[in-house]
Amino acid sequence: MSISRTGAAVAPRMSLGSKRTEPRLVSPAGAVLPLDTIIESDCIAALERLPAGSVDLVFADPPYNLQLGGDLHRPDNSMVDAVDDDWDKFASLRDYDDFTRAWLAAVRRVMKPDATLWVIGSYHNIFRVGATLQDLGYWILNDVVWRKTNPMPNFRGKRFTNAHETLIWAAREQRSRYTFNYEALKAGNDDVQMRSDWLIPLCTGGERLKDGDGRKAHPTQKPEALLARVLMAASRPGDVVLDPFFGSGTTGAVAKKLGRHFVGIERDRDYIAHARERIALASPVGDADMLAPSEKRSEPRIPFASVVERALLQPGAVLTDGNERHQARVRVDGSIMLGDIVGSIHKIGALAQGLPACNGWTFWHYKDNGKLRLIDDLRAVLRKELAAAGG
Amino acid sequence: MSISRTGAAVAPRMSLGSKRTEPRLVSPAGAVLPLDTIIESDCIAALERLPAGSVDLVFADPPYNLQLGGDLHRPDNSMVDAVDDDWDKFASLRDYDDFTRAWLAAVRRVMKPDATLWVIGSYHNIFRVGATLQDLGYWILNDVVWRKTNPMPNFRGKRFTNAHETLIWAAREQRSRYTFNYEALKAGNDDVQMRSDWLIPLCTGGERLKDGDGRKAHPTQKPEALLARVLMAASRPGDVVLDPFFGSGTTGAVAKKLGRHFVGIERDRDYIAHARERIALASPVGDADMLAPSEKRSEPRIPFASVVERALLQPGAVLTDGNERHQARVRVDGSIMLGDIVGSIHKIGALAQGLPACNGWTFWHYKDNGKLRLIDDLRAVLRKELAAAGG
DNA sequence: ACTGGAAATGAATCAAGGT
DNA sequence: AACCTTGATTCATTTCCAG
Repeated sequence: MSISRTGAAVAPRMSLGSKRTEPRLVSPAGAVLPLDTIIESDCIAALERLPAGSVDLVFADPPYNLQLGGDLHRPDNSMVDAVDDDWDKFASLRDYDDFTRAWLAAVRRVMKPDATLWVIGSYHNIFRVGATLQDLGYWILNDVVWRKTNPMPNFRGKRFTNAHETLIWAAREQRSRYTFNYEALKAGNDDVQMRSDWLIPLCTGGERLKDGDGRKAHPTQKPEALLARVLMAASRPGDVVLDPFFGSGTTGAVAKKLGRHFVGIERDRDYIAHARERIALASPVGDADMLAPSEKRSEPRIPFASVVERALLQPGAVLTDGNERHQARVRVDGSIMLGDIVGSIHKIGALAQGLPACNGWTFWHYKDNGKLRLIDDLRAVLRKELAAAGG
Repeated sequence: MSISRTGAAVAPRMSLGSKRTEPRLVSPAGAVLPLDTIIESDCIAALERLPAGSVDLVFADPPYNLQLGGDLHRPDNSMVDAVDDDWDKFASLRDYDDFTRAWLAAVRRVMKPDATLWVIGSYHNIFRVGATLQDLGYWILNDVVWRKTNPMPNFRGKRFTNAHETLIWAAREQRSRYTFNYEALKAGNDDVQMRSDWLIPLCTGGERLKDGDGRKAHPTQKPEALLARVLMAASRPGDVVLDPFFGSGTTGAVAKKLGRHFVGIERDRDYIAHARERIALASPVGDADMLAPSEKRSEPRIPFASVVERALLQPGAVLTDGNERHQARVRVDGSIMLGDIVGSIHKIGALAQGLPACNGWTFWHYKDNGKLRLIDDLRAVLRKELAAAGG
């Protein structure tokens, strides 16, 4: 085992308003870092046994505290297999905050001075996590958005499709000289800087671990592409990556593939068994192999509403088909109106032609200085503008 | 001035660990809501003068420069005298939290029970805002990511390009029955649900307000397309939209264009002057037909018993599912019978399929000249009649 | 073996109205 | 306030199964 640079143990600052006793500041003399190992233990107890200032990178996927109500059914009446595990349940926001403060403080002690931390979460918990880590003296470098290509829809039509999760990237302290592989990321991103919004599919298919009955082995397994992006960005070969909520072991599998060491902490024996097997099967690969396939390039969907929002067409503007036989008017919400019937450009286009379906973008025209132009031309204008941002 | 529905003032919950006195819960008797007006005042002082339960929607773009001490509401100056950088940082975090709690609580008092709040921020402040609003009893509905097509690059190459900002959308309380124009958003988005990640350019070019010297009039002017998306999603024509940090007046300009009322609060006279001029130039969408949010027509409720009463189906008639696997018979009272079990079309439909619920209208069929038809078609017949009668 | 359609599924704070 | 009834609601992708 080699630890290139061990920082002094630094006292975690009192968090604002906290009255709890802080975790022990010194680790047992002679504590060692068990490399490429999963520690079966409660997260905080295990952290307190690890040597101070010993890891280069932390990736943490803590419980989200979802607070789900009753069952949720799809429109076809099938039931959504929700996260109903005990480990995600907390009695109150305050309990969740106490838990968050405890593990973040314990993790911080174990980090080298120049180490960074990644935490992933959703709106249920990420604000509490972010505020707490600021309180503890971490220094936020970026928040990063994992945009899902294939999120679960909102079945009731009561909210926006919850299509992303948030990662916080933070240094141990403001003056940390952290690792950021700027050039490598840029080279793997068509030679432009890597942005803070990442488009990556959910973990499904062969990558998703299954138990004996074909059910998912872990409810919230993260895609390897996500971890690969994280490790490629903020660690170097040979670094030690700590994951205090190891779960199905994605961090360990990707660390092994990319030539990093891992230390995992996990309480659940079933998860550990799956993770061990999975990591044993993983074989080291070149960096480029992991980076390349992650980003999915496809034509972004442009809402017709954006054409109106961006004032390329005014509300009330007249749309016609190529022969000007049908005439509809543009509404502020991006629907159009034919007679007194309101609907999308596609639905109304189909209706006008008496067809079951229609691509409104290539059916409807607008007048530009007396000349008839396809609204698809306006989409092209927006696409060009948006292209740099990726899907 | 018309306020369609005024809710009772509800005491904000004590925030976790807060020792501050809460803002007054009752507004001055006879307080009025000055519609389509900018109030020149400190944010919190102005909010406390507005009537409780009076606005439908709030959009807030709070300051997040922690060094702007003047922008912060300091209830307690006892612990300044900072020497240590860290101490200073924590003192300012605490001040920022106090300020955030104060304005969020004051806003909450002014909201109608079913109103929602939007707050925009970056990683510097959004975690503190999000945690605080949860503490105050707001119920988060979504976090929304504004992806910028043209963000400022990271010049030093030390971080990811900060290419997004985060909006939090929250209801005043968990059980609020808030406005969400689901159908309108879907119609303007190629007939698929609107996601939580929005791709919108920065405010530049002609839209960007300039002062006499050609410099930008406001440092963080938000694009109108962003506000348009927000107002179209979560408000209705005629609603009152409050912006407690009015700035350059984007909220007011878009509200006017989209037929919503606004109330703005702003302290800076220059900003107010720019905003007034800008809003005066904005022209509302004149045609109400272009403005009303698309809806799936909310149709009158028809009891199945009416179908029998009107003899569209005879008592004893046979109903089947689409595959004719299940068979039930119509009873005089509008219930149906499967085997010897009697119940509503919904209950029996669910029972037949072994499902927890079922919409009987779209499950059961009848035979019309040997052809299977949905009983929903019969409902449509009655609805059409009802509409003709002016029902 | 190949193909086309049906079925399954993913961190979800997912109803409204009347009695 | 609690309970019951009615009936509105899904996208991208993979896997399964029938032909």
